[in-house]
Amino acid sequence: MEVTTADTQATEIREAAKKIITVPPDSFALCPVRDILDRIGDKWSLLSILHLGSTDSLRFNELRKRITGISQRMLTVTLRALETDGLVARTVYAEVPPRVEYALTGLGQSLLAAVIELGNWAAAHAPAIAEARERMGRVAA
Amino acid sequence: MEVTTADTQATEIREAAKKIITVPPDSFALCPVRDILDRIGDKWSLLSILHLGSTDSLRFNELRKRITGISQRMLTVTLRALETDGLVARTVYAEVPPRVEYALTGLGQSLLAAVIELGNWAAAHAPAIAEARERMGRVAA
DNA sequence: ACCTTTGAGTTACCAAAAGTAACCATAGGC
DNA sequence: GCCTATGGTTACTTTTGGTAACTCAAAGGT
Repeated sequence: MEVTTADTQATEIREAAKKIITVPPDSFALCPVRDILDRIGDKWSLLSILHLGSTDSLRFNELRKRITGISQRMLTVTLRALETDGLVARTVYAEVPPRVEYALTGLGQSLLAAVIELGNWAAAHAPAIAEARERMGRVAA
Repeated sequence: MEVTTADTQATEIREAAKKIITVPPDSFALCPVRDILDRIGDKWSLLSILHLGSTDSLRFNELRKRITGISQRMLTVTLRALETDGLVARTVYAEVPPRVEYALTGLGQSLLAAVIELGNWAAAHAPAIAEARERMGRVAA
């Protein structure tokens, strides 16, 4: 990695960050990024998107089993929110017992790519974070 | 865009998602992605990272002004968490009144790129989401 | 001398969100 | 006629987030 390239990249990244957090003053509401992060920026949404992205579609209880630790209520709430935002499609089959399938929409798929980046980062830097936590833990103790 | 390329990409993305959510069974704890998303996957953390990423460093109150709507308490809590995870560096200058500067660490910078992707996605798809919400709003009402 | 201001927090208190657990509808099988 | 399975909902509790008041320590005004 040449230094100049790295520097240029760093500046670009900073500019990108600036652009995102800049509120368009003529916008009727607050900046869309802020609004959207409010909605999808929570662990259950991100995890749901990742799990739905890893297959074609999943039934409610199957998804619940896969997202370890999520409660039934939180799963319904999360899926409903994702549905109203157009990220997840909910298909009900009129059978008994009922069968409901959830899948990412096109919009959801496009988000998936970004979430995967986040996931990859987490996987890659988990050791560094664990180390930082331990360092800090010592200080706090 | 050729169809085959798109298809290949879609498959790759799915595989990537699968990899991320897969818990290494020999891992002592739960999957790192799960754990890390728990921490950084909330709106205040993501917004803090974006704002800190847009400059060299920011003082506490300056950051507070920029992250519209965050409370003093939540900002301290969020920054502390980011600090213990090694994403943010906190520098205290022994002055009166006190001066405290926050900046992304190298680790934080590396996360910034992924968060920006998320932000870009939000900016790009805000209209689509708004439309979806309206469609759903009608149904619910 | 005393009061105010300033920055970066705490602390105490209250509202909102998330977690827990029990309940529901329906049909098929035993 | 009772139990199971599925995909929820409802009532209740606990945890989290938001609001507002207080703190510390020095400088500056009066």
